[in-house]
Amino acid sequence: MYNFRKTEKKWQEYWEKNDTFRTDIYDFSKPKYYVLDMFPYPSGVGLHTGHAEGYTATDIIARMKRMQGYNVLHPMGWDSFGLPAEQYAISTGNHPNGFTEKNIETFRKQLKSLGFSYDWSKEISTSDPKYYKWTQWIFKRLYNDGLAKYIDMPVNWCEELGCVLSNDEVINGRSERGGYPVIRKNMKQWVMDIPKYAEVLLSGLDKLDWPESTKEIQRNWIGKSVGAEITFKVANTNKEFIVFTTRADTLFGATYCVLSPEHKLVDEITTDSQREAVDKYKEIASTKSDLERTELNKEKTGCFTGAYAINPVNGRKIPIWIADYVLATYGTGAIMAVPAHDERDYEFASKFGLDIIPVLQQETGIRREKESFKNIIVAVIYDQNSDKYLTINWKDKDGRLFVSGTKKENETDLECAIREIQEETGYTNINFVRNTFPINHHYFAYNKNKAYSINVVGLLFELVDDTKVNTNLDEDEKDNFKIEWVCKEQISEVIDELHSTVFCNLIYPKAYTGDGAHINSDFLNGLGKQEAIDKMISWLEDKKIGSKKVNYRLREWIFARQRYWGEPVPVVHLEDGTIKLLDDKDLPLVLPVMEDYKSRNGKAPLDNAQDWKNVVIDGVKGVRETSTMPGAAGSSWYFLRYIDPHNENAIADEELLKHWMPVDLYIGGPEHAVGHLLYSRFWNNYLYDKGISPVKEPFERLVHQGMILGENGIKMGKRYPEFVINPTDIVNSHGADALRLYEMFMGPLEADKPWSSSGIDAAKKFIDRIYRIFEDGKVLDKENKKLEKIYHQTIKKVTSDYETLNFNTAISQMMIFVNAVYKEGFLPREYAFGIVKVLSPLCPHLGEELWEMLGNNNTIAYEKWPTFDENKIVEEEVSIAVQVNGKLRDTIKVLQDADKSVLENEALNSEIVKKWVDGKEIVKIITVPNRIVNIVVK
RNA sequence: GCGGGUGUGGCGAAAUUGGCAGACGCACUAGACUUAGGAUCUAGCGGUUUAUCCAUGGGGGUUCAAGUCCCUUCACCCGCACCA
Repeated sequence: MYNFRKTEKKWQEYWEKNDTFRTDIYDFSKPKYYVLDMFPYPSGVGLHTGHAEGYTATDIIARMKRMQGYNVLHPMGWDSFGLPAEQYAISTGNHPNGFTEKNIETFRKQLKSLGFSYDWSKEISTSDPKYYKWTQWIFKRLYNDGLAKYIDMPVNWCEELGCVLSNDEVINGRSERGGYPVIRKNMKQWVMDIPKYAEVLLSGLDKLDWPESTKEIQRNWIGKSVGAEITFKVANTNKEFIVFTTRADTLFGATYCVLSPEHKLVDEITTDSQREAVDKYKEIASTKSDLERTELNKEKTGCFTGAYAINPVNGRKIPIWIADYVLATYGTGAIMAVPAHDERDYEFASKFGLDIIPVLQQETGIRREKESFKNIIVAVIYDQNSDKYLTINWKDKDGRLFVSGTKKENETDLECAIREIQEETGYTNINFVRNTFPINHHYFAYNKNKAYSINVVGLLFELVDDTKVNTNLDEDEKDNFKIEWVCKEQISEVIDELHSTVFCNLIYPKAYTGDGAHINSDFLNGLGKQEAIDKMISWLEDKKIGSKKVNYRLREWIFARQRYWGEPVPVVHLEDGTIKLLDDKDLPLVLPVMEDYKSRNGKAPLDNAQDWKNVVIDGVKGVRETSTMPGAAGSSWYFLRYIDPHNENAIADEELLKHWMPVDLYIGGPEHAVGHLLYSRFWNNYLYDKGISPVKEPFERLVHQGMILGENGIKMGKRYPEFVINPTDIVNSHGADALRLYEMFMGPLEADKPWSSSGIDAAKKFIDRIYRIFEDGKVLDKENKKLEKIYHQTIKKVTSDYETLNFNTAISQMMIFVNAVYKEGFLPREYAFGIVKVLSPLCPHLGEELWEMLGNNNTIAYEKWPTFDENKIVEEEVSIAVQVNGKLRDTIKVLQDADKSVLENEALNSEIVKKWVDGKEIVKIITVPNRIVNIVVK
């Protein structure tokens, strides 16, 4: 009987005593492999099942790579600074100092109990002064290079946390941690100018072996958009402002401009008569929290400034409004509004009665050569009483159309529509409601054998009453022609693409954002969207009133928290208003120990550390920066420090960095897609530019482990505490190897999977089942040809499945092998060696134990990975599926690589197949060697 | 609304990339060994009217052949969300 408690303890002690997993980082003789976990923040609740999953995956790879002859770096450490650690300390009434140390001990113990092969001599902790000395050191470089800046800016302020948050820490207007409301507030802040690296961070993604979804999230977060900046003059003044637009081609359709309420120009241009209204609007906008802004974004609001701008392309005077749908923080904080072709502008213009001028025509139908031109109207009449629309049912066309007709010379759309309605239906008492933008429709009239390009406007009328005059139809037309009022659902019977498009545009009026040919646009008329954009931008550049411009959604990274538990910023604000960086020799600037470390009224706790914060430098009085760095600071470069964690003269030795970077495999949760993973790329790219990091991208291959859900299929957590699984409990009840095995067997690593208590039982049983083979003396010095093929298959599949992280299928292959051993009754010693080796990364304690039982007295950790013989895998005889008309009817056994003709003969000789083919004509036979024969009969 | 993903037995899942759907495991059923079985071993196990036919969320298509490719539709999950 396998005693997992005794065995696991025995080998953990052995590894510890023998320093089995210490990596000699200076040994360059072997190829390197750097496999990294996202380090945990030591929260106090201890390790959870999700940690165990990701850490097991990397551990398997680390152990396999060692056996394959790599020099493996597999370190672990602690993300011990930051909000989560501090919040947890506060909520449990502990001081982060000491408390953190205690939690780390718990984590370390737990990780060791799972048998992970970390090199603990490389352990680091972001809250250790010896570590954050270098975080501060990097900060100084960033400051000197203008990337760390101290500026006045609107920030995400969370009253409850008493703290500024970065954009990725705010979810739907609430704090990521705790879910407290977040408002906008202007504050002097430390920020990182990450937008300077936007392009590098964007283009760097392409080459990475990362999940496509994560790359896409980063691309969206960076949010590159290519457009133009255009200068608008304010009428009757010498003032001007710049707008950003991606649709420079629609400039002729710009009928008003909008400034964000916070725009500098607002106060200067507002007229006296509008002053009061504008001030009031600004007031309301500024007190709105982000939450209110997003929750109340249903209806657009705004206010006219009284001032006008000049549209530079046509000199038209257009009103300037302010509205909070224009964000101060994106682009230039000002837009030109083109309501005809932008949905937001359309909504705004409709609400406030502003002009809407179409400058781009929707096209329907297929363009042909030699088209004739016509102007057409399509008129839809709505009867409110019956809630129905007027259609004409054409017998010869077999379907419904609306009233339509060709415009006469000098006739307006409206006149034409009224005339046509009267002529075709007789109705006279109708009210005009609205019309569509013009549509360009192409069609071919088969009766006339002629192609048309028609300019169509749709008009909607409401029926007042059914007063009628005589229609003006020919006799034969009358027979063919039936007026029918139909409800909305029946409109689908309208047969013509054009008529249904017109109807849709009339009933659901909205901006047209698609492509088409420009109209009302002077030198752009006739051009498509992209051509027109290019032409307009060069026109603007010629006239020096605009230029091509790329904008990014990525904002500055707010790099300060009004909290205690973080890296102090190595900066002194001198009395004379200047900022002084500490000397390198004065680093680390150590966080003072404070009894009362809680923040109050938005004041940083360090504000109260009088002795610490007040300093005199070269005779000038000064105050230290009292906000601390955000949690993501220390984690943005830790992967570099692991390589040389005790170096006191540098982040890490240059040669070592060159040898060990980049990280070959990085595993962690998908929740860090835009936070940690983007900031790390930013800092590492920066350090690359400084010649410190040898590579631009720190993480070559990234994989996210999925979430382990409760047995109820719901995320483990406070809501259902009865479904929370604690890995330590499982280690005690089933053993670390069983936990590792089960978590890897549950399903694909990246998928979310529910826990199953019978599943973990099964994992333990499988371990016992393997052990029994060895315990019962079933390992014999004897050949067994029947196991040969399956053995080699197993080595091959497990090796490649480990490599691709498909642990679940690797395990099922090992189960198949074990089942075969039971069937055979014994296991040849030669195969036992191999199978124990491939098992050992997954279940390392069992692996060591069995290795010892096989008569070895050294660790299995560095034994040579077993090889397989491809020749022994190929089957001599393969079973081939025989299908008749694509349906499986029989399988036949033939020699591997048998000829097509052999296959076909065998297939046709099958009694079962004969029955299906009998009496029918064989049309053809498709044969794929080693796979399938398909007989097609008629 | 936009972007990404998922959907296969009672359950967790496989499927060499277009070639025998359901490997492996759980649960379940039967048998063996047992004083006993929540241990172990052996066998069975998608449904069905069982020499048949139906089955990979639904509908349609391409193909000799579709879980896999194309079109369409539904459901759930995860991002982003007035980004001009």
